[in-house]
Amino acid sequence: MTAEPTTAEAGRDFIRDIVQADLDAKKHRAIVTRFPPEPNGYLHIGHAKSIGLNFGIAQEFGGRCHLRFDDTNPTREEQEFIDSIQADVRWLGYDWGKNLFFASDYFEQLYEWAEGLIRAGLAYVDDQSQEEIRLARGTLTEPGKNSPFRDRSVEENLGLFRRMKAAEFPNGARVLRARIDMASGNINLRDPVLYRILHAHHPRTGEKWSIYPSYDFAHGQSDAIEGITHSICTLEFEDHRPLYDWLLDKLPVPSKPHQYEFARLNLTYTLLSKRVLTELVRGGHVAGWDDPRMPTIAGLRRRGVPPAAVREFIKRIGVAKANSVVDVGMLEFCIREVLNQTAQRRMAVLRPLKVVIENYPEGKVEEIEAVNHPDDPAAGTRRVAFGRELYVERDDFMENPPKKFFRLSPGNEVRLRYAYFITCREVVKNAAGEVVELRCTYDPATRGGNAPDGRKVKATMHWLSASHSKPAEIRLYNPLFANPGPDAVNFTADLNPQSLEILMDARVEADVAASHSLDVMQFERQGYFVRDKDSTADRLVFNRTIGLRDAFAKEVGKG
RNA sequence: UGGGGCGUCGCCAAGUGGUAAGGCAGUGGAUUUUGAUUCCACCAUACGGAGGUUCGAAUCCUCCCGCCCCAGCCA
Repeated sequence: MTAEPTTAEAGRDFIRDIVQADLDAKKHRAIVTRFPPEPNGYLHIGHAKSIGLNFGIAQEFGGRCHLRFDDTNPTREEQEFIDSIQADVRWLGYDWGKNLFFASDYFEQLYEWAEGLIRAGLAYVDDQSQEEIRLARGTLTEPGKNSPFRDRSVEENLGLFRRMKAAEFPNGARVLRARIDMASGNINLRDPVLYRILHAHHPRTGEKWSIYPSYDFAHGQSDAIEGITHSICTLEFEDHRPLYDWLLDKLPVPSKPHQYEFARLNLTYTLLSKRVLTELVRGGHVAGWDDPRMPTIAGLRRRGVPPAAVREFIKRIGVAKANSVVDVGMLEFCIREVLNQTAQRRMAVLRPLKVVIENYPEGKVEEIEAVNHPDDPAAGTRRVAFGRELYVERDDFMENPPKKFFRLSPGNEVRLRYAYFITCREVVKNAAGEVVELRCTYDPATRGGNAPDGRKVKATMHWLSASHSKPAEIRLYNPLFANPGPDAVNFTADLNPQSLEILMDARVEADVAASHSLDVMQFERQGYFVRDKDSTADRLVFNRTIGLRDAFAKEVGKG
C-alpha cells in the first residue's frame, strides 16, 4: 500500500487526477511541470492561474516546477520582462530553485534536430513568400497545396538551411517547414514552419542567430530536454498537440512529455489580453503596468492585494476545460478573507466633517486605548488622541435621516469607537447651506464606549482628533471597466470613468502617518488600505485595496 | 460546410451507471463598541434538447441545438 500524498487533494481537478493516475501507474519517478512565459509583457492574474497550477502540482505531488522563458521571438522580447516575471512569480510565493531555463539555451540542440529532420526527409526549405505560403495552406474547409519546393533533395535542403543559419538571406526569404500533410484537417499539420529568418537582437543570445525556431519547434523539445512530465497549457493549444507529439516522435528526444490543456481565466469587468493591457498603458488610460486598477501582478501588488489572496482565489476557481467567466466578486471575497485575518485596524476619515464637543474641556487631550485586531489579542493595542475638536465621516451624518439610518443626526446619540457617546445638538452651515460643522455634547460617564446605566446606541463610528490626525491623499479604485463583459476590440468605450476617485483631504491616525510599513491596514468601517509608493515626506498617499462589505449601502441601494 | 474542444444553480465547480458535493453571490435570523467579522438556516425533483439502452442514466448510445479555438515566417 502506498500512502496517499497528504498534501495532494486528489480529485480536485482533471489534471491532478491525471497526475495522480500516472503516479499510481508508476509512470514517472517524479512529477516535473513548468511555467513557460514569453518575456514580452507583464504577468497578470490569468498567468497566476497557470503558475498556481504548475507550481501547485509540483508542490503537492513532491515534484518540481521549472520557470522557463519561451524566448524564441527576439522581436518581441525584452530583459525588463524577464526580470519582472521572475519578481512576480516570487511575489506570488513560488520558488523554482535552480530550475530557471530559457528556450534559447536549447537553440544549438534544436538546430541539430532540425538538420536531423531534413536528413530524414521530414523537413524542407521553402522559398515561397509568406503570402504564397498562406495562399497554399488552403482554408478551414479546403485542403492546402504542396509547395513546389517540397521535394527538394536532402543535400539541397541542408545546404539552404545552413545558409539560412549563416545569415545569407534576408528576413522572410525562406523558412524551414515540416513535411507532414498539406491536406490535414488540422491546419497545424499542413507543413508548419519550424524556423524563420529573423535578423534581430536577442536579449540572451545577442546577434548569434539569424534563424529562430517557432513555438511549435521549441516547446515540446524544451519540455523533453528538461524532463517535463506534464506540460500544461491553455485550450487554444489543443490543436497543436498532434504536432507536439509528431515532433517528439520523430526526434531523438531524451523523454516523452505529454501536453494537457485547461481553460484560461476570464474575469467579469476585466480584460486580460496582452494587447489590451499594453494599449491601456500606452494610451495613458492607466498610470502604468502597476496601476492598481490593472489586473497585472504588479498592479495587484501595488493595490495591496496579498499574494495569499491570489493563491486562495486560484484554488477556489478550480481548473477545467469549459470556457468560463469568473465573477470578480470571487477575487474580492478572497482578498477580504485574507486581509480580515491579517490586517491591523486603524482609523481614518476619508471625507472629514468637523465635530466640536461643546462640553469637553478646551485644550484637554486624552489617550484612548484601541485594539489592533478584534480577533487577535496578540496584535496588541495602541493609543489614539481624543480632544474637543474631532473629525467624523461626512457619510455618517444626515440632517434628515431616513428611518433605518442609525448614525449621527440631530438629537441622536451614537458611540465614538473606544471613546464616548456623543449627541448631535446643532448643525452649522455655510452661506451655501452646506453642513460644515456639528456641535455635539458627550457623556463623560461613557468613557471607553459603554454607558453605566446600560443604555444602548445603534451606531458606533470612527473618528479622529482634528489636531492630532494627519492629512493624507486616499485613492479609491473601482472596476476599470463599467461593463461586466467589456468589448476587447473597442475597449475604450467600456472604460469606467469612475475607476479612480482621489480624496485629497482625508485624515489618518498619527500612528499611521508615522509608520512606513507596507502592510495593508483596515481603516475601520471603510476597507483595506496600503501606503502607495507615491508617498513622500510631506504627502501621504494610500490606496484602497478593497472596501468592506456594506450591508447598509446595499439596503439603501434597494431604494 | 474541415479539424479540435466545451455545455451541471445567477457565477465558478464536483460528479466517471445507483438515485445532484462545495464555494461565491443572494435571502432570512443570531451575536457584535467596525451596518465588518463570526454563527445558523434557506437557496438545482434537476444536469443544452429529443429519443434509446438499463431494474436504475448528469454519467452509456443516437440524433439535434448552442458556444469556444484553428487558415502568424506570434506564443
